[in-house]
Amino acid sequence: MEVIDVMPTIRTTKGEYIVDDINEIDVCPACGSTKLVRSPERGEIACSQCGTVIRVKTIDSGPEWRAFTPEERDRRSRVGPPSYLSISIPSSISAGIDWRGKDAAGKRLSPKQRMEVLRLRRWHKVSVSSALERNLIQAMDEADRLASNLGLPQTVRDEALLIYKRAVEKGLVKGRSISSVIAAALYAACRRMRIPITLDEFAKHSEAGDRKDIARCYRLLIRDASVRVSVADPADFVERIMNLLNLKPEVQADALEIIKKAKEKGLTAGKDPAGFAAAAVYIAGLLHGERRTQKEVARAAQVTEVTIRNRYKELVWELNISGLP
DNA sequence: AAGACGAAAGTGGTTGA
DNA sequence: TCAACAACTTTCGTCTT
Repeated sequence: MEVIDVMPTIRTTKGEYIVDDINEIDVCPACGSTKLVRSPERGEIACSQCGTVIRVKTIDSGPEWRAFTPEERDRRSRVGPPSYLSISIPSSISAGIDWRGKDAAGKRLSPKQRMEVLRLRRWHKVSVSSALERNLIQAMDEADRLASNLGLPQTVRDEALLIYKRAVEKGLVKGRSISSVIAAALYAACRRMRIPITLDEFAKHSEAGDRKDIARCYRLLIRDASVRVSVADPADFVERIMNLLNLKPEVQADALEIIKKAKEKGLTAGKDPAGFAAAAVYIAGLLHGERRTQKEVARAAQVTEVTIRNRYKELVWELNISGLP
């Protein structure tokens, strides 16, 4: 794990810093911005510019959230299928691929949208009475909790909040659990910002816990709240897989090229993007003599070896790829 | 012995009647 | 709501390195 000492903060994982005293922090240790969103009750500060999260070292408040995170983080970093977002990224390549940053996020909130979010967040500080406001505050808390567990940047939470508010206004939340809808809103926000993450990861960490439920709410948001998202792109998954397998940048370029050609041929329609990305990385690896076993790639992409084999066969056949060992 | 391959059966989601 | 369907997973036997 990459640990960089930047007194008085300690960088732990990507986009996260641990500090002794949260009150001493007034600039973001990652980007230097002074636009910090404070959440003292959580012992956490988030940078509204780059999404970096700054936490206090001591664990003494917010029991459910705190008890959950370190354990979960520990578990995920040692055993079981890897969760891309929780793992550290090799320092050699981390500089250029910060998906939490503004470039990878694709787009920023407009000033008007940002004002809206700040206004919503201010409700935390004043006493409120309307059902709508209480609902939104609860949603906000769950969004923050979930986003923290998944390591999602501030911009995604804010976007999700706006999506959620639209859903409430359209009456879509009635009869559904807040946690399912907010999880769906976060997922939609991720998709809009092209952050490659699967619904399963949300299901694992959401209070709702039910993948089906979240998926249903997600479809509802797309259809009835007219949230526009792009189709999941295999290319977005390539980077995640590459990072886990420690492959050379040339391999990534080739994998992306393969995916590009596959898309042009219309091979990707209806297929799991992670499976395609996995096969492309596998093939590109072989072409560069950077062999990784199907098992390794499958693990990194969270698909099975069989799926990789199927995509592999299709790609090699349809794109006439030669030069394989 | 480990990896690759492929067949067969099972699972969960989508679609259309 | 139900059945058909495509994609994916699991499991397992066999071949290859």
